Amino acid sequence: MVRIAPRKSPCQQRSHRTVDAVLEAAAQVLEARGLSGFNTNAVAERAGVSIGSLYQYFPGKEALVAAVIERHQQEIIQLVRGELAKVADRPIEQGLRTLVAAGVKAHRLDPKLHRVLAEQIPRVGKLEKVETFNRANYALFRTYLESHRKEIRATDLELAAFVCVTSIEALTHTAVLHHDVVSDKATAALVDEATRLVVGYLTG
Amino acid sequence: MVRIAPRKSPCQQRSHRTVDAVLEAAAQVLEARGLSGFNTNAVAERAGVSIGSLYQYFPGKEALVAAVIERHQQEIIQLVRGELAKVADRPIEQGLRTLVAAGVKAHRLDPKLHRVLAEQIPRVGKLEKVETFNRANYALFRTYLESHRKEIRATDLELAAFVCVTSIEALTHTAVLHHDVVSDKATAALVDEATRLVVGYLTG
Amino acid sequence: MVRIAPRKSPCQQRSHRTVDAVLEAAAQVLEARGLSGFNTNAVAERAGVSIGSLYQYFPGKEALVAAVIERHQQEIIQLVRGELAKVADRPIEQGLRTLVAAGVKAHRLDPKLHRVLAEQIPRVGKLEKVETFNRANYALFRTYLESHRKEIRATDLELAAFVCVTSIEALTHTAVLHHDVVSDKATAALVDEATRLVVGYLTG
Amino acid sequence: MVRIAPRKSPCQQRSHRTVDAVLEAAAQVLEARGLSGFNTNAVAERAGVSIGSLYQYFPGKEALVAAVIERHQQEIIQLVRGELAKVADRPIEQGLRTLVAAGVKAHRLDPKLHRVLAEQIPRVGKLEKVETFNRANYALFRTYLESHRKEIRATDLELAAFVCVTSIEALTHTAVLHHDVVSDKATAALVDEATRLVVGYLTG
DNA sequence: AATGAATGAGACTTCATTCAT
DNA sequence: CATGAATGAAGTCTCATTCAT
Repeated sequence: MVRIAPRKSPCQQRSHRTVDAVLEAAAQVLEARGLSGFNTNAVAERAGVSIGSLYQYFPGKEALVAAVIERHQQEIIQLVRGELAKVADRPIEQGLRTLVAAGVKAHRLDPKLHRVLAEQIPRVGKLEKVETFNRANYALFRTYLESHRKEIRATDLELAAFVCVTSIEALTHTAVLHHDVVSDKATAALVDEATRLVVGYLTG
Repeated sequence: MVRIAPRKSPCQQRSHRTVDAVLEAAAQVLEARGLSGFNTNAVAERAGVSIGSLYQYFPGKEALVAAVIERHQQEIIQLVRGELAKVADRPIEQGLRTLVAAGVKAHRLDPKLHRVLAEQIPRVGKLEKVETFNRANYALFRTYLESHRKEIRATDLELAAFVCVTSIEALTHTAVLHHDVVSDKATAALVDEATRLVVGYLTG
Repeated sequence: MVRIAPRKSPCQQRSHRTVDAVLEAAAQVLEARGLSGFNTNAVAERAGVSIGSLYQYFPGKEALVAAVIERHQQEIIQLVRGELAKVADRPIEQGLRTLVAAGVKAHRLDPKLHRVLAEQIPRVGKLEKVETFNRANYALFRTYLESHRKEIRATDLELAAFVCVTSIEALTHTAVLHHDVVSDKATAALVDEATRLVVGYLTG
Repeated sequence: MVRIAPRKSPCQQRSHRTVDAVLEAAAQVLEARGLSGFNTNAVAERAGVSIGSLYQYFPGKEALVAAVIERHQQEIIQLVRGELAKVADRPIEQGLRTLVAAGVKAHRLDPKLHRVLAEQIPRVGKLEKVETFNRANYALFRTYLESHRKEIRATDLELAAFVCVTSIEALTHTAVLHHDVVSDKATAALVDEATRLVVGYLTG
């Protein structure tokens, strides 16, 4: 069995630095070489730490990947939650626009890493974190919809949330990571379209 | 550098059988063990072929994966093209509905394999086939839209095609592979929603 | 789980040589460095074979040790069986003397290896071969006793066999391996004593 | 070179506690995981002591094992010496019976540990303690025999002692550790047989 | 004295690929 | 063409030991 839980928590200053360095190095290696090129030796080397130290805090390769995912997802969740809070009481169109924009921002936090995590991490087996994360994201949106039920025509909120989250995620992901949408103008156009897509769907 | 093009074309019957067996075995191993468990020895063994023979027809592991992708994509393209042809002259709503349904069918051709290909194959590097494929799919849809331009309000067909293809793909993929949408009823609901999403977007 | 069964049987000439070389090297390394110094790299190197080849025929370190044990035990069983056959019909005293002498011979087939196998191989877990072997040896003797029941006073043959086999094994083992009984004279004395011990016990 | 002698003698109370804890933990780890699973980190952890402290008192892994052996052997020697003292002046048959019974008791002091020590500790190299121990045991018996010379027919006491000690040790060891002789009845039968074996040998 | 973070040699094993038969 | 034995680079992980704090 492959363990994923961290091995031990650092309780000295020094080790905190080690853990951080390893985690940062892991993210970099993942970005630079993808999952198939990801290996503990490379991580340890880039972290400037002995391979032994790495294993003192992470029981194996998978745990390392899991920790990187965890860290990245926390950042995204924070971001989305923050944006959503700002527009909780505004009309739904503005809320959706904000949400779409947040999706774009999230994909730009660390685009390369995001891409690797999104595309190369098996969503089955030990690394179901990705799933869990999506569910968190999804719940967030579901709650938002419920508090705006009056503005919506759809009856099955469950289904509606699924359609919207999946579409927004796919659009922002593909646009940012595959089509390199970077210019402000192109971004604005994308946000417009995506917003129109879901607003029409929910209210039309 | 890693070569991806098939090494030589089989010109005898026997060779054909070998190539087919290897390809089929490769798909099975990919399904059963994922990309990380995919290895040439296992493929050769399952194909009932010596590892040497495998290398006669495929210059390496990546070429094998590429060939599996190629084969799977051809099947999908065939399917989508066929469905699309049936509704070329019908009103756009019916066309879109058919397209969405085709997306569901495509994901059901070989769900496990599809999932592995979609989730575990790096879309960068040598294996950009996945990209190429998406583009083919996208071009097909773009052409369809052009021939129905009058029914559409959108002006930027490029953008519209991107939004529709990306959304439909994401919805059908997630529904079929992650949420195990199998019942006829659930499938119908999904198709309804997705159709409504894009029809509203294009015509609303 | 640790596998012990050989991985595959060689079916070409070349590979037979490889397997033999590996096995022989394994025995030598075991002799020279003991179980704790026994490692697959050393075995491969001494065998003049790549580490990969070793793993083609043995699934791991333990399987290698098991194979060495197996080989050594076969030799011993052959020897004891042969000696016993010669004296099947003779009076028990002569039989026992022969058996004791066979024990000495067995320990001299390859004393260093025997010592390592006897002293350093855990008798629990995967490597229970040693146990199994002892049982084989024991059964052989038990049968012998039964066919000479009339000459024996003991009623519980089970118990008697246990006492004799255990004592003879311990005496010859300790004498040959720990006390370096090498001279013919010392050996003869030992055989005399051990014979006297068990004969007295069985018939006295 | 590997040192085996304890590094320094604890001269404070606290140190004593540490040493004891480490020693006890070492024995437990040895029991639980065998020699191959025995490692200093595990010992330190189980002892609730830092690895650094362990190395303050023991120069290395081997020293630890040696100390465990030492402790266990002292217990056994005490036991045997005590039993022997009780029957110093009794007829030899009773003395031998007591000795055999003492052997059984010795193997039951801590059967698992005894088994590991007996079976997995190389009797060569640094850890010759086992040898030394046997010699102590043997000397004890030799002395006993000399003081009962009149009751014995054997002329070579050296040889006779070897035969008896080796046989008794082997019988009690195998019975207790391999055949799980635990019931009082079975134990009595074993003691009877072993006593008969050596009494017959020495006096017959 | 005690701590425990850090080290890194070394062991095990896999698998892509070659090449003699 | 087919075979499959052989190769060895590369990766995972453990654990005895040191040393700064």
